[in-house]
Amino acid sequence: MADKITPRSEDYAQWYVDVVRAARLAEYSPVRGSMIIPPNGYELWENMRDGLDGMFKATGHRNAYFPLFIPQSFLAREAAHVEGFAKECAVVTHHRLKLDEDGALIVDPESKLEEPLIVRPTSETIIWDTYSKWIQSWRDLPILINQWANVVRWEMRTRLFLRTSEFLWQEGHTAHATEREAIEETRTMLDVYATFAEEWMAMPVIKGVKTEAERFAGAKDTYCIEALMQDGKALQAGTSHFLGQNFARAFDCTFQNQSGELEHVWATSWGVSTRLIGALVMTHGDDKGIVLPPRLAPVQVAIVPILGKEDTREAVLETARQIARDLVHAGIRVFLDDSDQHRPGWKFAEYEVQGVPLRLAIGPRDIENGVVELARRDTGEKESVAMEGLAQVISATLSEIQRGLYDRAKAFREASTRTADDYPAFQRLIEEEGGFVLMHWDGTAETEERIKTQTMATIRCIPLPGQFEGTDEPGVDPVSGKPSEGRVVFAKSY
RNA sequence: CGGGGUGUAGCGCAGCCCGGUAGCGCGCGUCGUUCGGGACGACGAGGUCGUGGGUUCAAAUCCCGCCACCCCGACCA
Repeated sequence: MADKITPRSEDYAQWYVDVVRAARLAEYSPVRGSMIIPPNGYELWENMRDGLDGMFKATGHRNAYFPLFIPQSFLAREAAHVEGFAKECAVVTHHRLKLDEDGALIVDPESKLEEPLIVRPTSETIIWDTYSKWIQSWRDLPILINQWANVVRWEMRTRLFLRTSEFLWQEGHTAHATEREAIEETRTMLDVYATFAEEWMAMPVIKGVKTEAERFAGAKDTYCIEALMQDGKALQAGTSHFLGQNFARAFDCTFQNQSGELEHVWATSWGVSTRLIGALVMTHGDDKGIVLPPRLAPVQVAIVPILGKEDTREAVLETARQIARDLVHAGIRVFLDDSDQHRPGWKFAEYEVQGVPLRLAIGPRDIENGVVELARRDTGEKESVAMEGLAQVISATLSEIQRGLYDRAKAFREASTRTADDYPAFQRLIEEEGGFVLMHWDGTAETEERIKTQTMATIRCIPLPGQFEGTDEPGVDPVSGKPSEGRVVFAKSY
């Protein structure tokens, strides 16, 4: 564990890893590219999960579970899907080990599976195989199912939370009778993600559509939310796919409509993952550690009693316990650190690294004055607050921090979003400033590819109307000189 | 898969060029003093130096092979 955090200015990538590990959100596992998520990280994920799950249920979805193993042949059914995922699959080929003559443990060649099994990289195939059995009539539709699961994608390069070979996520898979209803579902879930990102994570996002090159393998349209990290690189925070009838065709999933005709089912899928934890860290973190938005923080207030001399200890502890009880009654997530292991200064630093929104210190001096010291993680401000009515002050401050973090991140994003009218200016902005760059694009994959090769920047999304002032007005693509329907969002990305 | 780097105590590292009893910081254990911004003292535990071979009286150190991991690209939630 790092005891000091590398300043972000020196090397953001290193800062990120240091801060994730120092806050004990994750550590490296013995297996390449996968991570162990200790309680600090997992409790954060649980809070995210609860928030999202509530929103899924509120939009009519139910949870279910499908198998980890997918027969290889399933993956092959949808052409684009295979192409997208074939290169990054963990494959199970045997079901038994044995000891060889030298006593070494080896894979038993006798136990070879007839058909290899893929560890799911995503579950469209197994789910659509199932749906084809569940659906006969229009009366069976829609099916609105979500699953919380782990998936494996054997990425070439990995990074804690942002791209691990195994990750936790939710994947929604819905089946609809009409194209229109499926598209509506796709958009609804995109809105759910955007709302979650902004209202829970305090992370502003751009809603948009992916270009063909960036589209999900097997999708007709991929909608996404894109966030901007503090080093000026973009991060895809969530996606919602309109799958058309692609998977229904591949898995022969039809229903009889009200006129008695057979039709293929319309599909969507959507997901967010533990990547959101990485997004949270990179959006709000500073040189002291991570900064958690109160709405998601597993601990919202850390109470540090300052025990002082022998004769004051009991009084301080008793007061601290009483405050903790009051705050819990007020619905605030509190941790009273009454451990003898460390001195107050150590605890202060520790809760700052961990991003706890508020720290409450109470010592003999405070008790005499009927106050406590309240310190904000986001601004670093400290103030004395009367014990009388403390819970209300804390609740209000937590809300203020939640809002403040969002405003700060939004201001950063706005300051980092620039417009380019010609290609040299675009190149300079991408190279020197980073951030989002809005520029006209002719809509062709050739131009997109050319820009990517020359600048490393990709089209993060074609923003939905209303995301930016004037981006949907037509113009000219400065790279190709061809007409453009509107500006799109370019950035270097994770 | 290309380019770079690193493997030495739980973690972070020095030692390697120039071979000769394996070290530092943090952490850990015991005791004491401490406790309002990462405490201090004393004593202590902990290492087949990634791995296989070679050179040598002698290898963490020199030579060859292998493996693993990290970073920068291509691929991606």
